[in-house]
Amino acid sequence: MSRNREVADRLEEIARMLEILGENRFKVIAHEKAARAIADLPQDVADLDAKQLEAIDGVGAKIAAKIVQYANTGDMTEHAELRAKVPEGLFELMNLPGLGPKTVSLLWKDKHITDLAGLKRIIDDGSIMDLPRMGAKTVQNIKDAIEFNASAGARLPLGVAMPVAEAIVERIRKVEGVKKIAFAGSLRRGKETIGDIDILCAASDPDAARDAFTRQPEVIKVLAAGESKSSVRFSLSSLRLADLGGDAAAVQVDLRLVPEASWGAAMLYFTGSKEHNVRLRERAQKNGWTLNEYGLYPESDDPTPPQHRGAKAIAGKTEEQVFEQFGLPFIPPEIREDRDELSLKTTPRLIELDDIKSELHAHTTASDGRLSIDELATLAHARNFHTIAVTDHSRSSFQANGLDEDRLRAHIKRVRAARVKGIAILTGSEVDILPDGTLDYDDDLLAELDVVVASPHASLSQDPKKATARLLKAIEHPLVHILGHPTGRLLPARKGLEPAMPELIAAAKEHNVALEINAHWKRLDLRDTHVRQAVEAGCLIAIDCDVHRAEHFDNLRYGVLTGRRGWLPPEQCINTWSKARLHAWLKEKRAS
DNA sequence: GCCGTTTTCGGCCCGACTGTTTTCAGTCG
Repeated sequence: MSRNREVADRLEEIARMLEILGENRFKVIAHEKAARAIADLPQDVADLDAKQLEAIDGVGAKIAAKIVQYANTGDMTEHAELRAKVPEGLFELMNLPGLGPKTVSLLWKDKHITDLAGLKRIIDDGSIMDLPRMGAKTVQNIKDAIEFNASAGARLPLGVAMPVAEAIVERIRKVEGVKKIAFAGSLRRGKETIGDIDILCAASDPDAARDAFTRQPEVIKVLAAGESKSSVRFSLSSLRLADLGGDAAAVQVDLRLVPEASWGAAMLYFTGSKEHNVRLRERAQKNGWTLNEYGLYPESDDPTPPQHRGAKAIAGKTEEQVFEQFGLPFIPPEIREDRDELSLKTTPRLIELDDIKSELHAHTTASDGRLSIDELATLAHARNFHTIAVTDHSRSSFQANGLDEDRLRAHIKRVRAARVKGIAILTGSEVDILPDGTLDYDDDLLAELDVVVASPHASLSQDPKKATARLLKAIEHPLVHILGHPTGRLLPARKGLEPAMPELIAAAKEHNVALEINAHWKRLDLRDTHVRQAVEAGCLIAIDCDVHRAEHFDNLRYGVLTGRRGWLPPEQCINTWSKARLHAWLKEKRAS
């Protein structure tokens, strides 16, 4: 199994420890950058030699040697040496918002604080105030941070953050003088989880917008309220907490007030990713320009920022304008991750919500769904889909009221008899892939179905080798069309299977099986990086909602965002195909 | 520690806000 995550974690920890020790900050950045590069690598880092490692952007001779050592021995000398010097508890202190390396280092050196308990102790006895630059407000902020961290901490799933952001945007949009407002950040990029919500606003009366923002009833604490940036802690307690998949009770929301003329530069800047922005700035420098959130300006020796000395921007009103100055096409937000997008010559045609014309993974009351066959088909038709597949659970998913063979045969008859004008209703099953890779029904029954989605549901912590063999066996099965939620992960808690993804992708391509992006925001499985690998390999992708209730159709946009993050073009997604093409493809697996 | 169409040294993205200070350090994104 890929050891990329382990290696990346160690490099990341080295960076944190160097930071606490006050080492050269560029050395810190170098380790962070290398960690990210390794985490994003499609192939297993342990399979690469030093030369191949050094070919990775951000990895030089020294870091390559550390990785090779780790791959061979399971140790990383520098990491171990630093860990001997730096107490482990300092990591949790660094994670507190507002506490950085300087303060943590000071706490450690001056007050011998090595963990959260120690920090709480010197806050309580007041001795923390002995430290330089430590006043009553700073101490209160640290106390708040500790409390916030305990109650929330975790990142918010995309499907929870998106409706919250949209609600805030619509609320502030109504404020007098607001001209433009939109969310940016990782939310706009469609990341599977969100650290905080960034909202941009251009207004003729910025004070009114800021006040409306900071005075929302859900605001627990105003963290900052300056000229251009306000930041609040926003309560989520009005949401169904059970749906949050954790105990995230609040989220940080930032409002950035920007001049209308800088809208494009600001959207670019606050959409990120950070790494994408750094690349753009480097490119600006090479061209003799400087890029900030106000615009793209000619470089100057004047230390005053260009926007303050009235310099005329080369570009900045729209994102398109800025990209154009760089000789770049418009880069869709979802792929701004510094993963080769700045080499693009034209804007790639990525999949869009309107491209989707079918739903091939849906449940009815026959198993654990809430909808009848007719209701399901009617809802699908209302979305302008030409096809809906009824794929209830198979017998081993007893917790989901899976159908045994007799019930499935009866169900097939009902599905075939169902008629909703304007939409084709297909018979199918979401058949369990048992731990050994065999399917939950016999082949003669599977052959009667129009659509077979094979998914893992149980034994989701089996070891990677077994998981790979299990899923490969399902992909190689001649009657399987779609591999459903391939890893079975659940955000944020359940890791799911960790199969060798390149092997699955190669097999799926060979056997003409589509890999599913399950659009539910708790799944998003395949995940973005896997989608990218599958797309590059020429593998087919399905984006399905795994519908159990009417509102699950609304999750489609999260699946599409994940597809876009994986650079998925519409033609590679079977749900975009015409009815004739899709049905012909489904039948291919029934012909032989 | 990494990198190079100014290439083996000398750079390395840029600005806002807070809380502490009396001009700025630390943190964040």
